[in-house]
Amino acid sequence: MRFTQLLIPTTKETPNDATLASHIYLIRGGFIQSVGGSGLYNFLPLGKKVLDKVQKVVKEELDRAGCQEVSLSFVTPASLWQESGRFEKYGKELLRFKDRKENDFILGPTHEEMMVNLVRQTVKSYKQLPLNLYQINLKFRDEIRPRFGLMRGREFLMKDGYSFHISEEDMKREFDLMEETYKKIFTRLGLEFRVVEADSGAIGGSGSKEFMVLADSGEDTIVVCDKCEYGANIEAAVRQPGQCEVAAPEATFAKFHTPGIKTIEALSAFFRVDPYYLVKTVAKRALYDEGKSRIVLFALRGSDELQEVKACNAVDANDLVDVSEEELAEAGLVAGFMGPTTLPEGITVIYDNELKNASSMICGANEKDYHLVGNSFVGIEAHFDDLVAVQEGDRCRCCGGALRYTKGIEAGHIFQLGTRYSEPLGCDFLDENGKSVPMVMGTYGIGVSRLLAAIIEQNHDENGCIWTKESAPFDLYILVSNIKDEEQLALGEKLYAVMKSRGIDVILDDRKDRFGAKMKDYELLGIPHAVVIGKNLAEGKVEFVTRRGMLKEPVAVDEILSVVEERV
RNA sequence: CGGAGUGUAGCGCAGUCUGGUAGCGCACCUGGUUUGGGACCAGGGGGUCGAAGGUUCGAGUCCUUUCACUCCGACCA
Repeated sequence: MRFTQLLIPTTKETPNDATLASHIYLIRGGFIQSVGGSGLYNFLPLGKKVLDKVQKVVKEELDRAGCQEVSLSFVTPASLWQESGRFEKYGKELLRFKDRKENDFILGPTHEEMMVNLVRQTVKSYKQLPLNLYQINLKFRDEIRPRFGLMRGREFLMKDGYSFHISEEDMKREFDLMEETYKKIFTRLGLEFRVVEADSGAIGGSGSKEFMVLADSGEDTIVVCDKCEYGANIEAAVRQPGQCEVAAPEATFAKFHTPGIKTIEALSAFFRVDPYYLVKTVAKRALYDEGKSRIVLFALRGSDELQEVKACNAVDANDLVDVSEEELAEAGLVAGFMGPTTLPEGITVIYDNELKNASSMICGANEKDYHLVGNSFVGIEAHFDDLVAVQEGDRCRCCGGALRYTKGIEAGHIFQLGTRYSEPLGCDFLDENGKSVPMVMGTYGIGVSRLLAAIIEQNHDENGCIWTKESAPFDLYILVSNIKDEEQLALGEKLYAVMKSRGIDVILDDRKDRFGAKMKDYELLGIPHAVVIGKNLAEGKVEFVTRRGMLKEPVAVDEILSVVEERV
């Protein structure tokens, strides 16, 4: 393609709302165009080309793994979602609307219901299983706060796959196959990533893993081990139980006057006791369907922090919100002096696992200005669950190594769904005995448009994009320094024709602009390699440029073709 | 939804306090010069000043209402 014939509206100026490298360069390079802000983007020719290339890698690897591509309707009748119960449950991110006949519809944010519907209508026998169907299609989620360009748009391109099996074991086999397939995809795209344990979130299901592209600008915090392969999203990370070198305080059970001592720090100082031996009691309002809610207390060691996602899962709530002091008072609780024992009527408490069999603990007395010392939780009957947020420096449960935080961009997520959708939606098959059983499912997603952003986040410098081999919009950029110089132009045209005939996807910068302007655009666009035809043509030489590191090597004209073929 | 802010040419902004001809830079068009790191000269095109209502002889500017977007916090591929 010739630059002069392509729509590549590059700009010098940065849009004022863009802060992330990927956002800035995708806009400045004319890859995408914002549509009135608010997380909607048009893909211009170059952006569309990159999108197609990324999509091609995804498709090739999935097809190789035996998956089949389909395309589901984007506008979805609400009835399916009412059947699964998610029409109400999904919340405001689900865009709902009515057609002219006043029927409810949604724009698909994910397609479990649709795919299950497709399969339940067409698959009846164990002989037709297993099956892995996927699509690469638009999704719409009315995000609370879209931002960072393609990183968190409202409309985005996603690959979503769903597998159907006769048994748990077969689903796990497919889950492992998908993990391997995803690794191949991200590796081919040239990404540095990590597979981590994850929370299953709104999709539901048991085992789930996320594919995190490592980048400081990532929105997710992931916990990784220094020594072993362990990695997990902070929402799901586990550790070896905490320990304390200081001996437990010796005290028999008693009520203690602690005027105005409301925080863990103050309490620790007051009793001269390590926070490890204090009980931190966090109150949250748990929200459920149909506007129901209740106040729940979460008890953990004073040295630990509550992980909200874990807490939310522990009480099976849709969401947790903070509780005001007034609401606490109404429920008979006193902020600053709450404790898991001696509770008023109707308040539930969840204990962190690490409080199991703890003794010599100090907690709030649920009475203003009083704490209880010498509490023992040995052998108590209570709801215990994992509630702690893993901190940097905690010990790895697998190998004892030190855990630390890093940032990642969630580019893929795979779930072991089980029968969470197949059962309510009646997606059954007849087994060998003629018995009707629900299919066991897995689901697998990749944020395809987000990948463009992720690639740039990991591959850029201060002048622009550096596309990886499999994602680049072109393989080679031929830059004619001065098109008025007939010799330069002629060579450019000749190389362009030859490269094209050799199957190299090449763009010829045949614009009238000066060298500097063209070079700046080359760097901004981030094509992996360039051939610069300019001044040193007088000595029979051109330059071979490598975008990463901006390495420039003089090459004799008659050798350039072989250099390109070898290195591009 | 809570807090902060912005809407003026395709993009980035000034003008609003103190009402009186709609401006600047980039981009774009024409002609000419220039050609190894975002050139220069001359000429030119492009505006419901977010929307509605009001005050006024006169509103981008003052008043009221409203909409949209951006930034900081809870969601997700």
